[in-house]
Amino acid sequence: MSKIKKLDHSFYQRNDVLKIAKELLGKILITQFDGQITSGRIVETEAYAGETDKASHAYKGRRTKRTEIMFGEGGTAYVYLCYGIHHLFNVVTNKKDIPHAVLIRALEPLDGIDIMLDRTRKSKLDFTLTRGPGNVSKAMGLFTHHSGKNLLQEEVFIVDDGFKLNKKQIVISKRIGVDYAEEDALLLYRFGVKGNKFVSKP
DNA sequence: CGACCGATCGTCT
DNA sequence: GACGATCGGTCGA
Repeated sequence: MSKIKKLDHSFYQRNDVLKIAKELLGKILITQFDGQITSGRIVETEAYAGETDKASHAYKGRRTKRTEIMFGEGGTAYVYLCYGIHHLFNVVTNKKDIPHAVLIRALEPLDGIDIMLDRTRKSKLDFTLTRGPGNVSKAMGLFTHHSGKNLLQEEVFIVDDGFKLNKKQIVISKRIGVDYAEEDALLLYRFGVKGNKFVSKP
């Protein structure tokens, strides 16, 4: 049995958002509130490189009430509503005033699968439960009111249980749904676990 | 204050 | 492959 440890500032506040996005693969995202515990292993992520990234909400340093969260210290949650329907969960990284973030796009469910099925109104476990960022947030019970939450606390956090992936198990590609970002839409900022059923297709 | 649109998903053809 | 759902964020007037 490997030792389980919660990721902390020394993980989140590093300067390299691509490295963090890659290293988040294989880690376990846990939520516990309302007496319900759910967890899943992260199998797909995307990096958003802040002020210089046309796909990022913080491009050109745009600060608003919503994006302000990304300008805070690494190690907090950034959750926002997309298309008026889907809540998307991101991990803020880097130091204060550097608005980097990693979008969690897919999980492999571990604990509390019955709770996830209940939240998503599904009857059985299949790859649609936690594939895609909207589904991940729904299954984990994450909403916009969790935005700004500190990931070092007990409600929403990520742990390393010693699970390891080697380079050959990681696929790198361009991000999904960011065609409006022109040349930045081509950046290879998306990371997935090769062959995992919960990773989006393209 | 009004208009436009998005880091998506599920359903239909 | 195409499209509708659905609403807060953002920006311009």
